[in-house]
Amino acid sequence: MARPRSEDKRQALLAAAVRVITSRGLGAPTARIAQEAGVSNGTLFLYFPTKAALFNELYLDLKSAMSSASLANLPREAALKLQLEHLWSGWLGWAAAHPEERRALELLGVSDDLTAEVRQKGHELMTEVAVLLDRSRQGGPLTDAPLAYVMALMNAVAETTIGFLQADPEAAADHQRRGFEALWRLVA
Amino acid sequence: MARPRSEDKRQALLAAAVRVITSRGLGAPTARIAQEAGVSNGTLFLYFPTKAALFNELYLDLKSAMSSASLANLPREAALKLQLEHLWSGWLGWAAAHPEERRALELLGVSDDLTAEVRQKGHELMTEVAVLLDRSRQGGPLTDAPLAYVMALMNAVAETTIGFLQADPEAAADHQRRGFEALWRLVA
Amino acid sequence: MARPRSEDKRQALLAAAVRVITSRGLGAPTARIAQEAGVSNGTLFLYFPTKAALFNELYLDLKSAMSSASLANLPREAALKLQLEHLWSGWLGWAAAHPEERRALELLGVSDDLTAEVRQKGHELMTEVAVLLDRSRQGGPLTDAPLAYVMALMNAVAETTIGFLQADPEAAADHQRRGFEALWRLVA
Amino acid sequence: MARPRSEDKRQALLAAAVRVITSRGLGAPTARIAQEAGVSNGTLFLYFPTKAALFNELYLDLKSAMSSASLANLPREAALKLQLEHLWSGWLGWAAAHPEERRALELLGVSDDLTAEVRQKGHELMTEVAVLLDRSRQGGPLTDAPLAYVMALMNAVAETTIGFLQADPEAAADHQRRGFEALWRLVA
DNA sequence: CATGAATGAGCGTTCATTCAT
DNA sequence: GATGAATGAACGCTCATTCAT
Repeated sequence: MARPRSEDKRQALLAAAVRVITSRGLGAPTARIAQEAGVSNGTLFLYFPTKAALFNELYLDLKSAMSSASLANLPREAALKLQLEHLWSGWLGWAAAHPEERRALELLGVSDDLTAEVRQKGHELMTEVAVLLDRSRQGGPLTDAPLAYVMALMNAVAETTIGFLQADPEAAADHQRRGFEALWRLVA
Repeated sequence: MARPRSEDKRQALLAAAVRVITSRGLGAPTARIAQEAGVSNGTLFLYFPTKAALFNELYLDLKSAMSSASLANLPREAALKLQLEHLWSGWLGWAAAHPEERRALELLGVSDDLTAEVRQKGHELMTEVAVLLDRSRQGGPLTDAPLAYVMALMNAVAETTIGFLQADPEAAADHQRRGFEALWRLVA
Repeated sequence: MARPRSEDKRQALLAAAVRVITSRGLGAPTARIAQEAGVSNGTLFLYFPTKAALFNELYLDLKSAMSSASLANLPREAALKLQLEHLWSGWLGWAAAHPEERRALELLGVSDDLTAEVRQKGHELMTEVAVLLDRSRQGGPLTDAPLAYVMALMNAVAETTIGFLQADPEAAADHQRRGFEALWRLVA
Repeated sequence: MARPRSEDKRQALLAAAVRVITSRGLGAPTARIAQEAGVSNGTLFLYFPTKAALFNELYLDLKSAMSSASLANLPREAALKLQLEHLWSGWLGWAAAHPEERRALELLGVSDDLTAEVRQKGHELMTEVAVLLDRSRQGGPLTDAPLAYVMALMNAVAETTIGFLQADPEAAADHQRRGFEALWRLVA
């Protein structure tokens, strides 16, 4: 199926989906997403074959944005701890700046209609992060654990921290620091 | 006079809900839950006024089961680390033994129709756990963090570990130990 | 089917039906009627085989009460106009004193589940009224019309008048008099 | 672009509602109305947001048709009695020609889900009729009665007459004349 | 007899998806 | 390509009626 022309509409639909998912959950009608994007309900199905397909694409979109934000300007020559801290800061910064995207990502993550394949691709988007984490844990207490487990742990600590960060923006810096130190204690 | 309302049926409905939610998600039809429980669809609404009410009750039920399993036979005179390890083991043991309940709990936890009040009651079920964790972190690096944050961290590490535990039962003991050590590094 | 014992419960159910129909319409659940009568839902079906049967019986009950009130203490030796006026006053008095019964009667009257047979019996309850009306119209402009038509006209004028009487109790006496004069102009 | 909403289907739905209401009462399923109109059940809700909304619109539709038929070709320069007789004839003629619409109107009139606002609009549709009736009763016995009461009386006589008219079409002309004379005796 | 738990057909309404324009 | 009308399966919930206690 050749991709329809307007990249603008595609993006508008994805952005609308984020807003609608945040406010109404995954059960929100596609018609509402289309409306929010300023196109007709039929048009949504011109850009995405099914609602589930839209969700899958959105998941990758958001995951990719999050990953990019984490890796932007990574000081690849600096000490590992500094690199990891930079990554941490990029990650949490993105989350703090995009609460709706974060919430949508969270909901999509547990959704039934997320394909195994897409979930896999989502992991691949984190490859570079995984590499850095892998290097960081060398010699540490989790050296022998599956890397996926260590990644999942980092993810869990990040999600938890982000939740508190968003609930109490005043103490955001404190939480960010505390979260990183906790992470560092875990791996190093 | 007249048949009394059957506690068995209540429990059958809750148990059926767990199975159906696990396999079909929260969007599963109430009719399917009733069928799975061996009663008519109308009967479900005799025991629970709405689908949401069923979900709310189920959430507390599962949370309570999980909490009980964690606290059973807690050696209250032993060293804190030992107590926490016991709790950890009870928790993960329950999760390993009840994968469907775990999955249902996870889905219910993010559900829109979970009442704030029920969420609150869910936290209260964990009070004793929180107290133990609070004592464990005294003097440690998270002494000054909000207790809720520390609880959330423990929860995140537990959930993550459980996920791997269920995916690879062979290495369950390893994961359980590694998870606990990670937790202990976080708080103590 | 032998009639169950307690005439009290029967009456309680009929009275409850009046109240419930008035406030919730004919679509009101039988369970609500039973509750209002202070018996269990099952018991209602011990006294009336179906909801429709209850409605049919109630219709006759109310029609009969209305007819009795109209005919009470009729001065059978007085002039026809006086007798008719007495009847009119009894009728409207009953309606004014029993607004709920009146409303229920009105709703039942247009209901689908009123049997033709019961409707017929309802007419028979008005036989004595019809006789008086028949004598009153002799020699008047409606002498040649079917008596049923004249009865229906009287009924229509009465219903209309009662409606206004209930809406504006202050002017009740005025309306009652005006209504009677209108009726008399119609028939005599 | 896209097919426009079809006025035909709207009308088909309203007409179908008349037929279905006549045969099954107001409790008739919306699905049946849709089927009778030759559209899918979902389509009904594209044209009317709820079943009640459909009923409200239908009520106004029918009331308006009845009013138009009554006022068509009114000889506004003729004597009042002639004008009223013309109106009477138009009214009863419409009713005789549209027995199903008449029955539907009757049922809708006592329905619970008729809005106060719509009821009010229904009265407004009869304004011109009311004006003519008001002029007719001047100097007569009902000069001092509320006009609404006089209207209601006329309506009651009309409804009653229509009932007999439909039951015995042979004698329709007789009934129509008798009914008008009765009305005239009431007001003039 | 009385109770109220149990039943299951039935209803109004929603919504992902298709298709005529 | 874009639109939005059209579709119909599906859902949560109600309620008259039956029947075990």
